[in-house]
Amino acid sequence: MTQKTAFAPFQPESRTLADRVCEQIVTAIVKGDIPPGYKISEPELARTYGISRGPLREAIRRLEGLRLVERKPHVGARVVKLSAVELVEIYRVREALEGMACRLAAEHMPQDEIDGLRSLLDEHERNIDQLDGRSYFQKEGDLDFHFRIVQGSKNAKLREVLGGELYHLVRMYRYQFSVSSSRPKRALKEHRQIIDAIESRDPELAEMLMRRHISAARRNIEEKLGADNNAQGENHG
Amino acid sequence: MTQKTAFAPFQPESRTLADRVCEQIVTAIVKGDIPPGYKISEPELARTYGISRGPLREAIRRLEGLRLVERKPHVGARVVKLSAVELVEIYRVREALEGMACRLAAEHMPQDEIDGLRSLLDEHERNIDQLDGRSYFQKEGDLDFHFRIVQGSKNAKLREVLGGELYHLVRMYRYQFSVSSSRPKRALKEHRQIIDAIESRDPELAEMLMRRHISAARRNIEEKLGADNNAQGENHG
DNA sequence: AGATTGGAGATTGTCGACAATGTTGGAGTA
DNA sequence: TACTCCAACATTGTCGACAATCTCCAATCT
Repeated sequence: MTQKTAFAPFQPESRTLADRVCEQIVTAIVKGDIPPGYKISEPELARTYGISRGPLREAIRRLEGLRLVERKPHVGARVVKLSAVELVEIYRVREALEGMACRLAAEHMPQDEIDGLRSLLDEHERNIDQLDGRSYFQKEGDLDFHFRIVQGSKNAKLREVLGGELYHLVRMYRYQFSVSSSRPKRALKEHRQIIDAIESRDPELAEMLMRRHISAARRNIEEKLGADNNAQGENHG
Repeated sequence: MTQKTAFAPFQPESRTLADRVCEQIVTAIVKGDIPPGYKISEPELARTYGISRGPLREAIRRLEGLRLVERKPHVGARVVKLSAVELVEIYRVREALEGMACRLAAEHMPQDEIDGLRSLLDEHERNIDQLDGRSYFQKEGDLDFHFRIVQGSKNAKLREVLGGELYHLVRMYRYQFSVSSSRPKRALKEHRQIIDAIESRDPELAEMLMRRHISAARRNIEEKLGADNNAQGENHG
């Protein structure tokens, strides 16, 4: 049994109300229970979760930091609206960051973590064969692989930045746009190449392969959603 | 007259108390008025800034998102303690992110912004010649250059991540460790090479030069502070 | 009829007080 | 003397109420 997700942004037992409710709201937003663009009413949410407005406001402040809501003074907070260009932007950031993570993982990742990653890929392969793929990759499986490499880089800042704000957004897009790797077998093959490069302790190659992998996913999305690069100056309002 | 800093994480007129105080505290922490490791007492800070604990707590929540304080439930928040390994980690993240930013800037940066950047560099050169350099670079000048390139990338996510949490920490380190580029003339030359590559619309070269530039700065820091890569598992407690 | 301005309602921002948890110091015992 | 336990204190977490601001609708004027 693998842990539910390799990256746990919150402590197992969130002691304070604000933290616990924040986690609940994050899940609600990511899964779409609170739809994008939704105007967050503090009294309403407070009633929903059975807490006062004080902790709720702190939770909202944290959501703002996670880039899941946008807040305007004296007006209120809205759930971020997903846009194709923003998704593409995120993939560019991931390409840079995870490329570096992969390079560092090739230098620092312990052998036992590499072994664990290999067995994770075996499990992925079984899932693909069994239930026609897709489902596992579409949800948390793929991100699990990526985040384990980030952990293998042994760079806390990388882990913070990627786990802190980017991955929640990526998960949100996956749930709601149903953007999948579209060819799980191909993705799995690339994953194996990447872990090979890491095990060979070849930082250059590892970084290049990861960047290609993410770049391919980005182009796939651009193609599907038609997010041209010239559609830059969009603002969600 | 150039604007004080090219990157303005806060609105010119922060409407709400929590935002305004947050900005003040950020400055205080960055400049060292509130020292690293300092235990933040909510009543004390509330009295200092003349506000209630409610908005102050929200400000602290935001500081937590900016990675300037670390919070433990039912214990309190402490200002982050600076460590050499963390600084090196940040430079690795910058290398990845700003390398990508530079690549994208070579594709998207408008000519007028390039011109503005050139005149900024001219101004830097004058400052170096006049007052023996250092001072301007040590403070905001260098970051100004870097952040303008990030803006030139026309990628909002890059701007968010770099401006949101990394640059505050970089500024903090500069103020308190007095880590400067140590050779302003050399740095200026590299800056000119970078802007040349951008104007030539050569993404590959632009990214490579920026990565080298930041990587050199990182090695310079490693050398100075003796932060070996083997000192990985440090925790600030 | 359309635009503008004023006010009523609702929402967000702020405050002070109470409850729950952590910490610290001292007294007592092995 | 050193360790343990307990109690008082201080700090953080939570709540409800009040004030400031924005939004929306309607009445009025052009």
